[in-house]
Amino acid sequence: MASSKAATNGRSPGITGTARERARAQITQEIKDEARRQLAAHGAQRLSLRAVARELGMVSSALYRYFASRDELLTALIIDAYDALGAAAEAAAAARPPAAVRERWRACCHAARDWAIAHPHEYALIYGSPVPGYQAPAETIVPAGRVALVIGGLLADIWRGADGAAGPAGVAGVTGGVAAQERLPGQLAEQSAAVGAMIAPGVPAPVVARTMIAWTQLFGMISFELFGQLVGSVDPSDDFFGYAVERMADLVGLPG
Amino acid sequence: MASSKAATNGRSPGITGTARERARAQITQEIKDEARRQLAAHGAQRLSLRAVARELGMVSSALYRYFASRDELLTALIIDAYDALGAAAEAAAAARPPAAVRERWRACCHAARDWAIAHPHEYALIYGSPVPGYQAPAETIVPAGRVALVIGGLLADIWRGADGAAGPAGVAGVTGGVAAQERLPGQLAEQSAAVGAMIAPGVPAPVVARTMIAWTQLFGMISFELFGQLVGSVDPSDDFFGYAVERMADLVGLPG
DNA sequence: TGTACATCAGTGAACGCGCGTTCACTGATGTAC
DNA sequence: TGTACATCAGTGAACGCGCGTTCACTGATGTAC
Repeated sequence: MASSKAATNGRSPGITGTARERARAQITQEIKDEARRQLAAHGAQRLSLRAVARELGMVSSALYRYFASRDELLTALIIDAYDALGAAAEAAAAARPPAAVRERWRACCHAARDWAIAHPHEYALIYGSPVPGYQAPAETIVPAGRVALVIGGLLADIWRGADGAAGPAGVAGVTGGVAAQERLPGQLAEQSAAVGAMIAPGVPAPVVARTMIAWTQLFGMISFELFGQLVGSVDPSDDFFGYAVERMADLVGLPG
Repeated sequence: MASSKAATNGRSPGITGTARERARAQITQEIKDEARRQLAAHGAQRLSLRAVARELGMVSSALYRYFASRDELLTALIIDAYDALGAAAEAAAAARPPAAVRERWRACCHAARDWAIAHPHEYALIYGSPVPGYQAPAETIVPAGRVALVIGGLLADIWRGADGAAGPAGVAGVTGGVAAQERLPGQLAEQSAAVGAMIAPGVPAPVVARTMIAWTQLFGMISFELFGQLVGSVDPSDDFFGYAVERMADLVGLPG
């Protein structure tokens, strides 16, 4: 950003910068790390610039060299959280054979849950109640979509190659085939088609609609577990989660 | 609506009490109303005793005659919110014929969503990320279970009278009948049986497990909608919500 | 090559704010006899 | 019935706290010539 003027002037571009630039990147990282630590300890509302600075041995006003405001720091944490969660889901899905679609779905779901359990306050930051007075800027949109993209991707893999007919492997032809014929109510038909075009091209709208159910179910369950709503019913909820993941796979019509 | 409860709230034995007792009940109610107003305007974290007192033309210390602390006021709001949501769901379900189970499920879901949309901050208070440092006391448990009880109740109505066989009307015998035979993984079998015993006696554990999926789906969807996660995909989400409610009814095996 | 200047990180003090909670008090309402 | 006492709502001042943000500054790092 501000470094563009200095760095482009003949110095080694790219990986390393000037000492100043490297120091800046490192301290920016340290600020975010400490902020995350406080997030984990006390939650988003108790996150304060002063406390972060104090813990880093700096004076509070020094942070303003790195983040223009508390909200900007929050935004950075939100983007990092979406990215970390997205990366976990992507890695889990990518670690399975492309054809094992149901297994990829399972892996994606469990990766999301595991990440959320390991980082409950970061999860709450992105999937909990919105912080009043804070408006998420546009930069968060892309990272926020990564998990949905993973799910859309594995869905698209089923339908890839089959134009008018049902998906390959004959399995999607059973449940998914029925779903593909389904008539969606009202605006949902258009909306599903639009979402499908963005994240799962080639997939019939009804299947996309069912996938969105599975998607809200996934995060609904994780939120319920993390926010304490399952205490007293299905707690621990590992088996319930696994069961729900299978039922959602059925609902969408994933082979396996 | 809540005014009727104010009378029973105090320790007055009959409908009326002394002037003092009636004044106390009324002012307690006014404090909660103003607190709710601030909740709606600025969210839970910005809710402050001082601001409530200021708005009521009282001095902040006067509130301590009614609530021992900020947390106690929060608890009262939480209980009221659970009760209001629960009452809405109960009324909606009760307004349909007992035999129209699927219709009662629909009504319950839509009532919950409508209430949440009408009271987003109160909804966030009970289903959003927990307030750090605040521990919900035991008094919240019963009101928190009212919606689940409604759902459990309509489920139990299907299986009522049929001991070993599938439910009546021959409809649950199709989907629900299959589900009833299902083998649940790990702890989920016990957990579902225990939950069933509490809120839906007579209902097979696998059906209870599927109902819990529907239950988390219901609130997961509402949260996603309210917390802005559906913006850009299914927004407005009325039709998506309605569609998901039907798919969940199918999953559980509700007749209709 | 060295020197003069520009950029930038970090300091320390200050501003103005709102918060939860405590405490001794006043005056009105309720109660016992 | 009236009177003496107890209970209780509400007051106003104060305590101690932490916050986000601004601003003029110092000294180190980087750059142009």
